[in-house]
Amino acid sequence: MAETPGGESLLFLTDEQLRKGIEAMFFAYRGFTADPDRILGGMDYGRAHHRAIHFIHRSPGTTVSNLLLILGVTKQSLNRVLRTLIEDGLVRSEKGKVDARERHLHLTDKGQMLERELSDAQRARMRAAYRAAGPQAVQGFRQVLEAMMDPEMRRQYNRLKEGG
Amino acid sequence: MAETPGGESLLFLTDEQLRKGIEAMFFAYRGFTADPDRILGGMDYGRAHHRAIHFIHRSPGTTVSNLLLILGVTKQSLNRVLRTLIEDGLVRSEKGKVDARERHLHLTDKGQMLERELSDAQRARMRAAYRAAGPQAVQGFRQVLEAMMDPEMRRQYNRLKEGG
DNA sequence: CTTGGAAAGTCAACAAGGCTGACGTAAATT
DNA sequence: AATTTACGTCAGCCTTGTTGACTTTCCAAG
Repeated sequence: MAETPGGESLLFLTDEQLRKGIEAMFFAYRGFTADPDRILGGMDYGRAHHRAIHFIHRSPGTTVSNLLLILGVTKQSLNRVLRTLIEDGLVRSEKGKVDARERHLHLTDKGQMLERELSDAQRARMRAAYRAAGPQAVQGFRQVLEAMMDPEMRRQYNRLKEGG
Repeated sequence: MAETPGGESLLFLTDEQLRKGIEAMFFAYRGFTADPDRILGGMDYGRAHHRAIHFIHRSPGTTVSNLLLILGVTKQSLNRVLRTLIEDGLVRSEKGKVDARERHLHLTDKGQMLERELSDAQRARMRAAYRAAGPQAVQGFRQVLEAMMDPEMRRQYNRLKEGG
């Protein structure tokens, strides 16, 4: 077993270990999105709507530009999703009072209900995984994921974290 | 800090902690796919081609049905991807000798080269994340991801693992 | 040997959700 | 007054997923 001068194992850096990590990400992400996808399948919405709803819930009053930064899509793509959510009365968009060019986004009661349904399902799976793996594993899980992000995304992630 | 009778922390099971895990998955997956996406952007290929190439590399001689199980898409969807890869000489498809209905898939030399390029990039990121987080964290990372998979996907994942 | 069903492939049509490019409007900034 | 910013929108394209219908090939059981 390979050892560093400091004595830690380096076995975890073999190509084979890295490939397993890659495959674990692939299969786990499928599970991660499976429940919301199933719920949204019945309605006219998809994963893109879920993401918008999630981050509007997370940062009520956020602007369109901010959402664009977080989601990393074009405004045309986001707009298509946002328009249907507003039309269907799940999201409310208000002109900014200090800067009237900005639109501040909030979930309506109806939007809150759907958010709840989606996040209940997703959190149930996450909770089961956390419980099965234990607190120590959860810490490692978050550390590796954070290290895997692009720096700009890590900034966004940490900005969101501050609230919690 | 909430404690169980056994004494372990339960803080990691709060809704807020679960939400952070969800967001970590979202942002990390973006990083995870960013490098291959960038490489494939130049060519006529996309993420679907990458997945096919990855699993054919991983299980040379695998059949179309097996690939369908692993990828979880329809045969029509996979076939479109596979056809272009075969036409372009990245993948070789051979009739089975024991069961001639089956097609056994292999990467050609050209296919190996692209696989190498893609996985080098993806492994480099994974390696950096692993190194930054350390072996203990990596173990936890894999435990949580594995617990997050659907049982059927976990079976597929573990079947792949055996080889390594 | 025949037939039923599995494995693979194909065609057509469609939808979600990305993208680019161009354009318009209102509001803020310089 | 001119420029920039934030947002919305139209049009068109691509990838990648879907369903449904159909064919060919082939194994295996009756």
